[in-house]
Amino acid sequence: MAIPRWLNEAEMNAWLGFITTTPDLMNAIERDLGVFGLDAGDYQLLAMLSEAQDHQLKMCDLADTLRLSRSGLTRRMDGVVKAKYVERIQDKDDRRASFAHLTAKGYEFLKKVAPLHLKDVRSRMIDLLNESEIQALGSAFAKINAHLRTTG
Amino acid sequence: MAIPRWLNEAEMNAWLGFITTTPDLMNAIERDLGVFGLDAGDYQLLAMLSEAQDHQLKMCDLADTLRLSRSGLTRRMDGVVKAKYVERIQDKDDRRASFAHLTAKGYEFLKKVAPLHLKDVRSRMIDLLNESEIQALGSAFAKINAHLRTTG
DNA sequence: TCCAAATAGTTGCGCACGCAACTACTTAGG
DNA sequence: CCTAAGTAGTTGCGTGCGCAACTATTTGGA
Repeated sequence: MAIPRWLNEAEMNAWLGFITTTPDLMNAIERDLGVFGLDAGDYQLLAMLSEAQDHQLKMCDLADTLRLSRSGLTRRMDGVVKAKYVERIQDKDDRRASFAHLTAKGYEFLKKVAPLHLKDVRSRMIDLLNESEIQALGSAFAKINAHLRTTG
Repeated sequence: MAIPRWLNEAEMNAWLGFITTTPDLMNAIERDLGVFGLDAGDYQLLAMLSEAQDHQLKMCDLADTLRLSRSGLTRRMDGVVKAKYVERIQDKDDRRASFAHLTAKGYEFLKKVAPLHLKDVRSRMIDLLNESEIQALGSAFAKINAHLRTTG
């Protein structure tokens, strides 16, 4: 096991910037959403459903896209179901399964919140960056993600 | 409140890549560290102390750099103190304050683990990227961080 | 000098999460 | 068929975290 090369200055900036700034950025965006009584997890859940066919997704698929465990999704659903933003619907074909379905109330709510959330994402990240940085972030995370898919 | 511009394709790639890949990447690196009985928080704590003057930092400064609340740091300290990697030292000048001090055992342990952690960071992120992507990540997070410092 | 305000650290509490175990149902192989 | 293995979702439990409240100490005016 050879000692790997240490990080040079640019690599260190990239790595340290990433791990120190990411939590701060996420917390800031989470606080922005808090005004509407939502946290980032709730928002992501509603956003995923709004983009899905018929505004609904199988629970297991939703859990995967949200990077949540099955139990984590069950509990998170409890919150948005209680708020009447989402309802659970039994799958007619597979009685084990159920769908998370965005209600009309949930959709109206999301249509109100989404532009404000987008504004926060722009002001806190996207609009601060030039075109080549945007491009580089996209390709960098695509590469990292692809590597994670092959190695676990 | 005008509706802000929606994200174009490159912006969407950057944003979605960031929010979906980051948790997966962090989880993977966390699993890598788990082999040594450490989680990412413990590692960061030891790493910060190893780079500090006299291998020690005031608790409140350490909490800030680790992005932890005071109570969060208190609890995290409990773990590494029990493992004898860190010890609490009373500040002689300010009897409210105390230092977290990396023990010899903790330093030896970190010297063993750091190269392996670095190898994981390289293979999961840094070595996947070309020079301009590294550069862009560094400058992008520096800009985001600077903006967070001014706006909160 | 003295007391109010600020600061360092800890503790009680609640929340979100993952893991493991469980129930209920579906699917595959004999 | 019928049973074993697999899959969907929920629940119990433990963990790590932040917030608020608390103690102890320091600091900054009147």
